[in-house]
Amino acid sequence: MTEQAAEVDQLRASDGRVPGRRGRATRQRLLDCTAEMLRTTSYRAIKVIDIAREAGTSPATFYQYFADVEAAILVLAEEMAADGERLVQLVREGTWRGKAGYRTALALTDAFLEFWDEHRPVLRVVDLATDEGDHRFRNIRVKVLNAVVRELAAVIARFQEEGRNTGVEPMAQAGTLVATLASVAAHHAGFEYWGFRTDDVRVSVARTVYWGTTGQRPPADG
Amino acid sequence: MTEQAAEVDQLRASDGRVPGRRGRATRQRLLDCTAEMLRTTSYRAIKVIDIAREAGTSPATFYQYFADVEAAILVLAEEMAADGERLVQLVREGTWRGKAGYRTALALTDAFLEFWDEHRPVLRVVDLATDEGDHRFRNIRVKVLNAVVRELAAVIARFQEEGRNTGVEPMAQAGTLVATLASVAAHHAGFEYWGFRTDDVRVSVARTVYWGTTGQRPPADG
DNA sequence: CGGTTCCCTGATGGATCGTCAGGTCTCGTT
DNA sequence: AACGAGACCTGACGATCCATCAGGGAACCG
Repeated sequence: MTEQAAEVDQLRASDGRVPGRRGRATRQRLLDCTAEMLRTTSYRAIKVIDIAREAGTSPATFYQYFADVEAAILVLAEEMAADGERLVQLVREGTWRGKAGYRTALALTDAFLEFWDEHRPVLRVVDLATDEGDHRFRNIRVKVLNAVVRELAAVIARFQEEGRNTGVEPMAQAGTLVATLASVAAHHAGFEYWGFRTDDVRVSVARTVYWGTTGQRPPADG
Repeated sequence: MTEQAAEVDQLRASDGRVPGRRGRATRQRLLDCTAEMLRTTSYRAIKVIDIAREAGTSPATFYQYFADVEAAILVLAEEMAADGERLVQLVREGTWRGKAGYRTALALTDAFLEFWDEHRPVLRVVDLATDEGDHRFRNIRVKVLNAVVRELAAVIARFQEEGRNTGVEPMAQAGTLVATLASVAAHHAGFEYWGFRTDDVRVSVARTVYWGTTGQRPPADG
């Protein structure tokens, strides 16, 4: 199956037809309202009837485009995954040596914080569903994070060739660092609630990423 | 209000009375079944009627002891929080210098992995609810993790008095490390799915914790 | 303007929710 | 052992949501 055919299949309505202009607009409206509901109410409390009402349509229409609420969220999650490409690029295109390397680590930390702030409502559902063993959502999570992990592992492997940062398996090390980035990004609001300053946390994370990637002590002046 | 009075209040049924022997047994049965449902079905799909059926009683009985499903899970979460004390003890009672220090880091990593494996179904709901801004659940999460963070921050501060591991704010640094521990513990199953060996991840985490706490390079031979 | 395809909805049977009033069980008292 | 008095549980109910039809409008084309 071509990629394009797969894309069409995703749009396909429940009765098998491929929606036209009006249909796609309705579908998008439903997606927007789903995102809105996700932002304003708890995941558990979201009802398709609420989404439909918000979109000015009936529940039956919702079911024409999505099998259930999770299917709609899955689409939102895929849009998010596409946006995640920018995280990968930061790792790939940044330099990792010296002070510039530390700046790359800082930039990556900021990018994670920003990414999570932007996609938090979707990400928390992705996390939950992944943890509950839902394959479709796990694949999304992998698509975003695994790409970053691979790229970072490549950087680590290069340092290891030079005899630095030895004693760790590059993928495992990269996975650990990405876990740190993701977890802090997910919970930094909670950190602030405890009285942490986000900037202090940001520095700690960036230093950890720099050290964990290069095996070298971060620049003293931050 | 005394602590005991607060405990009694938690048990109090919806009509204000304090349950006796039979009532407490029923309540416990409902809690057990809630935990079981949490293990076997998705959070979103849990219905009070299912819990009641599983417990061999009627929905009305459930509502006599809990306002809703979340209230029951909250009780499970509090039991979990009590168990979290063992993580704090590991940090407090372990030594953090030299190879023994690295062994403490490894032990802490293992303890987190074990803790998450044991309490995963509850923890994922705590995480979600916390992220959604539910204060009651956030307090639980704080109770478990903040205690570990404080203890670890105290260790970091001691190293800083000796001129080591400078340039970071102890609480922020400890928070970052605990985020790493928690995140890896939460997702190590996913790591394995990608083909990582848990043992490699374990080493990476322990080394990161050791470095982040002491400011020193971990022992070469692991 | 008529026909065809696309899109939407009212209606519906089934399930769950949350809450009573009232029945059943337990246990201490006599 | 019989008897209350609470303690405990449940049947029943109106409200809501689910998920799915068949059929009524809307848009587009010739």
